[in-house]
Amino acid sequence: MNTLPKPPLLMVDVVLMALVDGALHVGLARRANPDEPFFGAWALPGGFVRPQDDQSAEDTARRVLRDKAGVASPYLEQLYTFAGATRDARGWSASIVYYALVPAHVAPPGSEAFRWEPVDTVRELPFDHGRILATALERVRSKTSYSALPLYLAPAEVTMSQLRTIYEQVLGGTLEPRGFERRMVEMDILEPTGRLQSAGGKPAKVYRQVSGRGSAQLGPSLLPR
Amino acid sequence: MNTLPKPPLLMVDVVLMALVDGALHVGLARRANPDEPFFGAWALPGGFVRPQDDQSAEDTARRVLRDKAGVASPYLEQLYTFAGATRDARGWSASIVYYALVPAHVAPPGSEAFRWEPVDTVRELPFDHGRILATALERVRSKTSYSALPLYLAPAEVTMSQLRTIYEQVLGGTLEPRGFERRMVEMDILEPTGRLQSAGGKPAKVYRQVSGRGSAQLGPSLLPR
DNA sequence: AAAATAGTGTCTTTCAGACAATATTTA
DNA sequence: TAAATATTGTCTGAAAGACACTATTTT
Repeated sequence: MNTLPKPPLLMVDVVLMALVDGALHVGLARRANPDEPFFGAWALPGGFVRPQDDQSAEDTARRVLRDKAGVASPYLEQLYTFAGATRDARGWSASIVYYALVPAHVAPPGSEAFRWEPVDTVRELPFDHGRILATALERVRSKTSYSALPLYLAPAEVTMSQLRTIYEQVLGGTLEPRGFERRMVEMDILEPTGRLQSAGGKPAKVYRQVSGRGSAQLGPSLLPR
Repeated sequence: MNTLPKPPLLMVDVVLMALVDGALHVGLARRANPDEPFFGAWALPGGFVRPQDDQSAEDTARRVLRDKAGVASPYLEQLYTFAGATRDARGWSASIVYYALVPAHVAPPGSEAFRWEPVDTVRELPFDHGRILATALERVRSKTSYSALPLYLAPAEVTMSQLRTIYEQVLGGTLEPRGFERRMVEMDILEPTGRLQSAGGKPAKVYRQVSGRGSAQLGPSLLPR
């Protein structure tokens, strides 16, 4: 008898990140299908591409986020595609992985099916999700070091020191207030609201995000300026 | 009657680049299968993942390069995955795209089935290969501006001005000899052979590539140094 | 007034760009 | 010797880092 060659599996997984209680967390979904591997375990939210429902892989990512995390319209960017014969016991598989950032006030609460875990103390994850998370962290930290990416983790209005704290949480270190302010101004991503906001000392200027500038960045360095 | 839902197609395409006659070229393969779209047209070399033959997507990329371009062991890096319902007339498809760099002396000659085309004057390509090529160029130029990536386009031994010319060809512009030399030294990717090599004027120092350092890079700029 | 927090001034060092000057070949 | 090519010296301005100082609030 002749076994039919199985086609490779095609899925999308999403590394969803937000600042919860001020620290960077990743969103995990409980695997809910008894017929699939790791039933009941906490894993990155993911799902198979549905050619009928999804026009693109990004559509799949948005559907997964909506269904498994209850998140509506996050910042979404393709990270990498993890593929091979051994990463999923069901056979050859490819997972197109996206990462997503949402501001704290939009982060959904935990539930039976969804929870937030601090990125630095996540326990063992199923499949190759540990490696995927590490890759996502690397990317987010790298982009944070030369762009305005962390704005997607921030509310629409922030003070300089709030934003600096967000950068520090993502990077894991402290930043010079003076230099930080200079670079933010240089990237042209914030405009003053004119209002002030106090947090127990001198009130801070409140800035509004200039819309859609979260990926503004500083120029590279080898090219002549 | 009930149409069976077709699974999505999974393929790998490769943007192969080399310096031919000193200018950056991309390798194109003639589409050889009469049963497939764009039969006879010149396109990026690609092929379906073969779960039986390939352990990983990178394996598929290497197989494609070997079979369609006759290239053995190039620098290979995943670029992006292009996926969606409309990019291939046969149905929902995902192409995991890699880009590859080879030094000029390893670049295979043209044939009935393979040819080199200058990256800036490539005619219309089938599928979304035009967009894929543009994305690859963007990535290579971006990495070139802060890393030693172009070493993979160079022979094992080079002079400073040869290497500078390579960078200039990739970036499309001229670079200051002084600053260029400083940055190369800083990246610690070359060691002197002690030999000299003349090209009609003062002989240049010949350097040897420090193995496996083609992706050495300068640090980012937002982080404290 | 003291503590807390925010924001600014500015000195110093480092780095990038520019380009002149020097060096060593071939024609 | 002139032309070609390579390499180095160094001046200048801009940017980054460090940090002290000023400002404005709450307690």
